[in-house]
Parts: sequence; structure tokens; C-alpha cells
Amino acid sequence: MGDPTRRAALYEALATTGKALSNGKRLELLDLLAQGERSVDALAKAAGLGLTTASAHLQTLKQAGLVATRREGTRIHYRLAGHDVAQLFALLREVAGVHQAAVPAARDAYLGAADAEEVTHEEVRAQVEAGDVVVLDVRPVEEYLAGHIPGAVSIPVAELAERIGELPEDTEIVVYCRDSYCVLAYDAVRLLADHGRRALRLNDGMLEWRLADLPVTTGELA
Amino acid sequence: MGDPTRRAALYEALATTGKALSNGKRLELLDLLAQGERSVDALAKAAGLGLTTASAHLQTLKQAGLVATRREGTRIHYRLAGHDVAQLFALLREVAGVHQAAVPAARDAYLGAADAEEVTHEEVRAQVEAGDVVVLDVRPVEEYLAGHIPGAVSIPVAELAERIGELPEDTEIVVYCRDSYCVLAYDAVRLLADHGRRALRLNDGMLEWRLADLPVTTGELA
DNA sequence: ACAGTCCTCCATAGATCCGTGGAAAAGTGT
DNA sequence: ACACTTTTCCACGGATCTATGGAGGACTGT
Repeated sequence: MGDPTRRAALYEALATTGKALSNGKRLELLDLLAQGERSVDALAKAAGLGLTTASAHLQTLKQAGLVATRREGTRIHYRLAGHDVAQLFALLREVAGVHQAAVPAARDAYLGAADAEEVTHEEVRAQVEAGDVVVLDVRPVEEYLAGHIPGAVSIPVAELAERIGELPEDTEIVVYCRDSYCVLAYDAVRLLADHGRRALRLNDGMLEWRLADLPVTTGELA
Repeated sequence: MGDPTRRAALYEALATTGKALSNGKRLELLDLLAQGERSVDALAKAAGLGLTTASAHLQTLKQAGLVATRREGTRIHYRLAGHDVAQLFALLREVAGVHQAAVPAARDAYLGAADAEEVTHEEVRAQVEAGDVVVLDVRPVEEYLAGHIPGAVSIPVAELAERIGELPEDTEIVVYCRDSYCVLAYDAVRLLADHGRRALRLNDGMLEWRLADLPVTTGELA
């Protein structure tokens, strides 16, 4: 009727995957990896971690099977082990947001007031084809190269102030970044508005775009 | 450009939900709760935990917002906080099963060899309507009452040997229990086969049935 | 071979988590 | 009020997790 020891072993094995999701830094790493593969020290810098700490967290994720690695010379690139991992991460965030009051609070404190208009990706796809809007990707260039919305222009938010002239003057701009919790698009929309441009924010980012199985362009920097 | 302290706080808040999933006993409790609400000591007994330990784990789950409570006299009933929680649990298990070799191994060790035939719920729905098969629910009665497949007969696996006469002789029997990792249906199919009955196992259980938004009957013990 | 780069492994100290028992809280029935 | 049931709270020892710095491994280029 089901050996209790084996039953415990099964749940314990499942808990290994849960443990991988039980640390804020590891979730941050997963969030970064959802944008594309990266080397250990790129991840460490992006997440503000010591190199050895980042390495240890990545080992934990790898042991749980959530990430995979690829060696290139002396460098090791980590990536998500699959589509389903991004899905799990996204669902975790959604559940946390719905059932835990602290999450929306922390989200708002981090992203700032969501005063700007939002659009969904369904709306955007039609407008892009009609040429009514420009889609702007404000993530770091390496993430853009690893995959972006077809037709999107890349201007990392750090360079946006000086490169604002590259954007057409009288066209609406739709900004996106990593996902619905990513601060870059919020900042970019505020900056564009300060310069008198009409800017909207896509209500989610590349993570959700990929999960919806929409087309993705890789490489190709204009 | 995104205060690192606030960013860390956001990921830390998400990690609270992850932590709730990082312990085998808590996952077992969630699995039980996916079948319907239960009191603390019913859960403690079912999971083989001390009462205070079970209570502490349930507090953790509650703080992460994954479960909710209802008071009835001196007794407190816990239940999943929503559909999405069951979904998260199911996805966690799926991801763990795909990306972590130890999980299928532990699963097989626990459930026993999957020698019996399986059927999907799509196949079953048609056959039930045609009256070609009997659907048998082998979970404890309280779980049957909390929700079962329409038309299913309830015989808990513990009583199956003595009550086998209640099942029609020349009809195929489709057995199901909690979910695809539940041992009860495996045991029941073996027992029925030993008694010369034609028995199949539904390849998943009540959890997946609910997630697929299929109709559920509550109460109504024949 | 050798120096240099990038990453992993190891040891350590501090923090957090887990299971256990005893006491306290909340509610019911007499 | 009092006895009784059910659950939560608290304190404590043992186990596990996390960050850090130093040593060691893997690979490249000269």
C-alpha cells in the first residue's frame, strides 16, 4: 500500500526543485537567464553577487535540472533547461503576486507608480504590421541579440537619453523589456515622456512573449 | 534605475512562495489538500507527521498564501487558496520529472512497475457516456465526497478486496485516484487483476481532472 | 611550459530551518 | 465554571543553507 519511506523519497526529490526556487538570488538568476544564456561572471555582476556565490547558486539550479551549461573556451554559459522552466518561474511569480500581499507592494516600490499607459502584445502585433508604431527594446544589447520581437529597435535604456534622436518624431513608441516585473521599460517610458515623446509600455516583456510562442528574431543589430 | 535594495526585496518576497515549496512534507500536504479541505490532525495523520510539526508547516504554507483556512467549532480546515496553486504544484512536479533524473526513479520505486494499461481522460469520457465502462474512485471516502468524476463509484482501496462483488462482472473497470503520482490506483488495478477483473488505470487523477476544468460532482455517496 | 582567465571546490562562521515536547489559546458541552 | 478537544505558540538542540576567501582545475595564447 505504498512504502512510507519511498513516498517520502519521492516528495523529497520534488522538493529539490522547490529548494532551487526558495532563494531570492536564485530567482533573480533565473529571471536573467530567461532572457538568454550568460556566463557566470556576467550573471554575478548583473545580480550583484560574488563570483563564488553566483557559481554556487548556479550549481544548485543545475542540480535541480533547471539550467544547463555550455562551455566555450574558458567560459561557461548557463541557460534555462527548457521552456517549461520559464513557465514554472512565471507561474510562481503569478501565484505569489495573487496570494501574497507583500509581492504587489514590493513590485510597486521597485517599479515605481504604473502611471504610463499599457498595451497588450495582441494590440501591438497588429499595429506593428500596419507600421503605426515603433517597438523599442531597452534591454542590454546582449539580451536583444539573444532574441527580440521581430522589427524591434534596440536602444539600451542606459543609452536612451543620448540616442533619442534615432527614434522617429511623430510615431508612437511601444517600449518593452524583460518581463512584466522589469524596471527598464518603466524608466524608459518616463524618460521618453520627459522628452515629449508619446510612449506606451508593453504590459509584459520578452519572457511572456516567448511563453506565448510568438515569433522571435535573434542576432541582427541594425 | 531600479534601487538594488528594493529589487532584492521583490525577489525575496517571491522566494517566500518558493520556500513554501522547498520541503517534501509541505509538498505532501499540498498534494493532500489538492483533493479537498481537511483538518490539521487529519492532515498530520495522512502525512505521518507530528501534530505540531504539521501545524507549523501549514502556517508556512498559509503565510506564503498557498492555503486558506476555515474554522468549524474547535476544528480548523485547511484548503488550497486557489486553482492556480494546484496548477503550480502540478507544474513543479512536471518540471521536476522532466529535468531531474531522480524523480522518475523515485516515482517508479514508489508506485511499482507501471505494467497495467493506461487510458487518458479524453478516452474515458466518451466510454462513460456510452456505458461501456465503470469508473472507480479508490480514494478515501472523504476525498470522494469533496469531489469526484461524475458517475464514478466509490470504493476505497482499503475496502476493495471485500467489496469487489459490488462491481459488475463483465464490464471494464477504469480506476483513478488523486493524481498521476498516486499509488492507490496502481494497487487497486493489481488487486482487481488478481481477482480476474479487467481493470485499467486512468493515467492521471482528480488533480489533473480539475485542472482540465472537467465537471466535478460533490457529495452523493451511492 | 608558463602566465593569465574563468570557473569550481573546499573550509568556515553565521543565519535559518526542522522536529519535538510543554504550555497557552480558542471553542464546545455540561 | 470546569473539563475536554483541537490547534497554535514557544523554546531548544541538531541539521541545513548562505556568503566569503583561498586553493585548485580547465582552457587559451604565447
